[in-house]
Amino acid sequence: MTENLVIVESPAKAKTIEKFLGKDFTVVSSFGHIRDLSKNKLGIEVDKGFRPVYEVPEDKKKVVSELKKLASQAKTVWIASDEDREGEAIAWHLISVLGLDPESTRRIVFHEITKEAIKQAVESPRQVDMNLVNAQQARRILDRLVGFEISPVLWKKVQPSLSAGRVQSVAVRLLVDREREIINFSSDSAYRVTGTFAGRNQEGKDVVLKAECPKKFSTEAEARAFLENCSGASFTVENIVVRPGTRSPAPPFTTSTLQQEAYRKLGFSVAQTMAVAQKLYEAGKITYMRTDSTNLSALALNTARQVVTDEYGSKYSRTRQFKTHSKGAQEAHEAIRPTYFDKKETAGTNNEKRLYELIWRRAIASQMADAETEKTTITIGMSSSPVNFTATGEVILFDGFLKVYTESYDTNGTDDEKPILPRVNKGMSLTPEIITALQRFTTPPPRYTEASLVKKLEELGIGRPSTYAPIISTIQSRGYVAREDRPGEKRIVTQISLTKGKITRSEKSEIAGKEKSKLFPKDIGMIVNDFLISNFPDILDYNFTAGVEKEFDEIASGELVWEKMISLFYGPFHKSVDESLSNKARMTGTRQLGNDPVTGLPVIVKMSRFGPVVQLGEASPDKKPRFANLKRDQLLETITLEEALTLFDLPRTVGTFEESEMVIGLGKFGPYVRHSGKFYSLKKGVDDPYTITEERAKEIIREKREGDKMKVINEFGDIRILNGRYGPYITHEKNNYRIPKGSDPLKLTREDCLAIIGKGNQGKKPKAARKK
DNA sequence: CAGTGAGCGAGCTTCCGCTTGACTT
Repeated sequence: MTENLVIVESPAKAKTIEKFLGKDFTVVSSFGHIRDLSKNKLGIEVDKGFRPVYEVPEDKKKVVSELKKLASQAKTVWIASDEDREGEAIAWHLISVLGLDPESTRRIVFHEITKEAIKQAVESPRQVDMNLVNAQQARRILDRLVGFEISPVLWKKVQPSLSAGRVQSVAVRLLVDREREIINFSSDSAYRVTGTFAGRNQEGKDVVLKAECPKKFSTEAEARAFLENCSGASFTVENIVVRPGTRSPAPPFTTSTLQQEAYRKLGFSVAQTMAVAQKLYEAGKITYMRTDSTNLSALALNTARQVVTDEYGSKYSRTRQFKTHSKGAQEAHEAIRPTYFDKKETAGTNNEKRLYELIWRRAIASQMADAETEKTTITIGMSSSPVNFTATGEVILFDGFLKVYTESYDTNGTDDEKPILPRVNKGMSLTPEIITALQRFTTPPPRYTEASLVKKLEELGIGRPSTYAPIISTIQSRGYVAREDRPGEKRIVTQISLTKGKITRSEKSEIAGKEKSKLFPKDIGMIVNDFLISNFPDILDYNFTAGVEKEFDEIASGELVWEKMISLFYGPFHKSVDESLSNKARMTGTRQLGNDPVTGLPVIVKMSRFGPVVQLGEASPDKKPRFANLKRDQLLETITLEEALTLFDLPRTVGTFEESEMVIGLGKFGPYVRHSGKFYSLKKGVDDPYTITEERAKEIIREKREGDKMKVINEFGDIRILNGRYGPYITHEKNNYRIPKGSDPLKLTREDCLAIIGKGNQGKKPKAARKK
């Protein structure tokens, strides 16, 4: 019989705590929530004061029955779920599901997993805080009402299987709003003037100085006039300002900042970051990875100080505690940090190593001294104009935390690197070697990446560390948004240069609008977004969550009764649901683009059952209109008549090959060439079906034939050895068999194959039988 | 492997937040 049973949320945590508590304590895990509103029904009795109907989900029944057994055998049950709203609710559900006595069950909390903190927690047990539990219930019920009442409206008015929710719908709105800003953005250009100056300083040394003119010239003529003015002018160093500065390290990682930096520095998606972090956590290498706190335990601060001092010297050490300032933070955990600071590296996969090192560096740097810098600004005056040139440079006098870690930022192509400036003197005269005016276009606001969307959501207090990755995945799996690349477009910029008194003009080309792994809203996301904004403006408001969070806090502190809060919300909300069902027609995003100049038929774009289409002509009983799908990078909202009409260019004949026509088409699996009854896929990213040439089409057919030839390694009648995607394999009577490691597929005989087939069958059958 | 695009109606979809495996490939 167990004396004491301690229940925590995570099994990895249970393992660690058990070590600290000793023999009299058994520590087990609930694996998060053990009970929830019923899965397929609303699970709320609205007319009975919003009474929630809870169920133990199928995949939690085993855990629950084990916990029940253990709890019945224990003398005292301690519930050590997290110290936040959700943790308190877990504690309450545990007491109720396991049939525990609320009086004698001990609720304990610890903020950090250290012996001291755990001992302290055990010494000060309390009871479950029902106000906090009610705040969680209100949160849960509100989310269920919003999600389960609005989603069915979308099924009726837009498309089946869509979804809406307090969090996901606002996330989509952020992307749609941003996309429209980009659509409506009109790029402007101005000329930015830079110069390279030479001179000799007091020490007699020749120096070269690059400087920029703070004034921008809006037209080419103005820029040219300025350069003409520069020609023949004399330049002198007018002023030198040296300003000391400091830079401080960023706080240790939270879930959100870890996702951002892992994306920027390692190129991880948010899901990938969480999966790798989970592995590190389970192996006991890092603290818990779903946290909104930048707090470090006293123990962590001490060991970090030790490591910094040992590794870099005491001059580099500075112990800091960071305040968490993110909205709605509940701080049930520590910041993300290495469990043992003295381990700079870790074993594991390459990605585990890289993420661990990032976490180590960030946490260690947070306990290091400020960097000391010296910023120098040199002003260069010219005789013929009041306009100046300035050169700024930065020298790092003491690197401090920069020795281990520099935070990255989302930049929009502008590099702000500060060079080290040469020594110059006030009054020194300078000769311009070259002065250049380069046309610079303004750029639209940037599209979100997965990580920058998480950052924005966190700023708005929307979503929790445990849900950032799932939110990003949900809005993509619903088809609202997609992570895509864009090649960008070439544009011509003008450059005028002044060298040796002569002005030359040249044109350069640059790529604008190139995107890599950005989140793009899709048509269905925009349609749903517009529908929701017009029908449920309050819920789509960026501040909706912040508002209800305030009310949840009031419930938690006992100032507000949860049923009252929900009831006040539900009245007008449910009315909007009814109105949206009765009043509004289906949303299809239809746009009339005009008429086809050839046939005179109307051209419209709209959302069809299978995605966005362009339609040529009206549907009538005797005539079906023509349809074509929009391309991946086109939007219903922005496509033009001309662009839409070219979509009807497929299928088209590009020429003949071996006396048969080659037809380019767009099928279920992408663009193809059809030739004497066979299909040949075009190469993704290489071939454009609208412009592909006859020659290239022939090449694709030949390549495919060549590849097919390579496919067959050997043939023994009904047994064939083929080259597949995963390497060579044997095929026989529609079954495929792996070739054992170490054997050369070229040398296999028919007998060898038969042997493999015999073995393969035995190994396969039980596997196939398991499948239902 | 190589497109669908209508309408009817049954039965399904759906939220957010806390946790990991159990499944394929």
